[in-house]
Amino acid sequence: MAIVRVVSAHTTGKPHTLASSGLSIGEAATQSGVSAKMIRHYETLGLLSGVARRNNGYRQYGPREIHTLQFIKRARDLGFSMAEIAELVGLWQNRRRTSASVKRIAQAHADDLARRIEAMQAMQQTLLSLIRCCQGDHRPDCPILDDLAGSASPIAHPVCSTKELLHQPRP
Amino acid sequence: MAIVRVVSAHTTGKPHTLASSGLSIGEAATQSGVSAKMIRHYETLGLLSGVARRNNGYRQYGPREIHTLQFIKRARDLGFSMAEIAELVGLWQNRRRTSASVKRIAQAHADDLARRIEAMQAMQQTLLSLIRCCQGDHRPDCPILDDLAGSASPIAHPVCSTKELLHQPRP
DNA sequence: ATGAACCTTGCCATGATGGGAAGGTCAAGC
DNA sequence: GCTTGACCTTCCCATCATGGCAAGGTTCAT
Repeated sequence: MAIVRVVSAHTTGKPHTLASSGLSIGEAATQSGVSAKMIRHYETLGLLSGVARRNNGYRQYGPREIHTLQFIKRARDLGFSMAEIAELVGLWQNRRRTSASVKRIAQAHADDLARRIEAMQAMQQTLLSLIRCCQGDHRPDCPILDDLAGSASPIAHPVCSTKELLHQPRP
Repeated sequence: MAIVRVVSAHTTGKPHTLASSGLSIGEAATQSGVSAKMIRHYETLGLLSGVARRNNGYRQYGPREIHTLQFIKRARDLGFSMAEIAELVGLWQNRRRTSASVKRIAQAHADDLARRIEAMQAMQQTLLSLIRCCQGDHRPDCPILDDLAGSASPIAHPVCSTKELLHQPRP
């Protein structure tokens, strides 16, 4: 229940300037699990509105930003695209949202996952069949190559393009 | 058994120049299922050695190249990376290969698929649990957002980075 | 002669992420 | 005071397989 909020400053215990004036990007990174690189990137995507700066130009994060970063992290871990996460963050911060709109996004993503899992399982089945048939010895004869070369009765039918399902993680 | 080899020239039945002097890239594309763009790309990757040209500079493909393209297509459909496919093509054309080396590549890819499928299934399970809990109505209260915000007992533990398993399809 | 349907090369975009360069800032230790 | 090291800043480039588009050449049919 209690959010784990280690107050020690970053890796070392050295607060850079004024003690509790907000977290630096490195500290925000350790506390959110999002890399500094990505925190800056998310800012350009508009996911963190109006990040404060210190006099020296360093970014400065408060509890609110940290929480948003943790939200993004969790959503990424569930495989949502940044576009979807942008929507989700918007809904999260909108008191007049409907749970239906959130559910719709989640369901679409779940459907997408299901489709990709299915496609990958089909590949896997074919592969495992071929691997099972292959002696794996010093001789050149290989049913795997035979299948790829089309010189064997194909074990499975290539249905869907790899690009769609493996390489284009989200539409 | 018989390889489907439609001999009609490309979409229309119009052989461009000399009747049977080899296929143009567009014809090679239709017969292999690989786009012309990708055929050129594979050539730069060194997968098609020494493609002949006509007097006008057009590429010209014989049965050998078409077969290689079909091989590549099939391997892509099984989810192999281009690096793996380069290896496989090399082995295919090497009479002194061992089936063990082919099997090793296939097994590594199968293992990779298994890892990714597992990770995606974990995401899917978490998502489906959350979706099940969400009313999906006009009210703002939403267990999905609660979970993402960390303000609920998390349903699953985010173990592996999305990047590794969803966005970086192959190593 | 014009247009259609091909072909050529070359550049740019995708999506999420990392790597690295070149340079600014700040505190601690000599 | 000066150096060192650990931060921070911005900007550019790379990944991977693929598509899109542009500018221009070729060939053939109307």
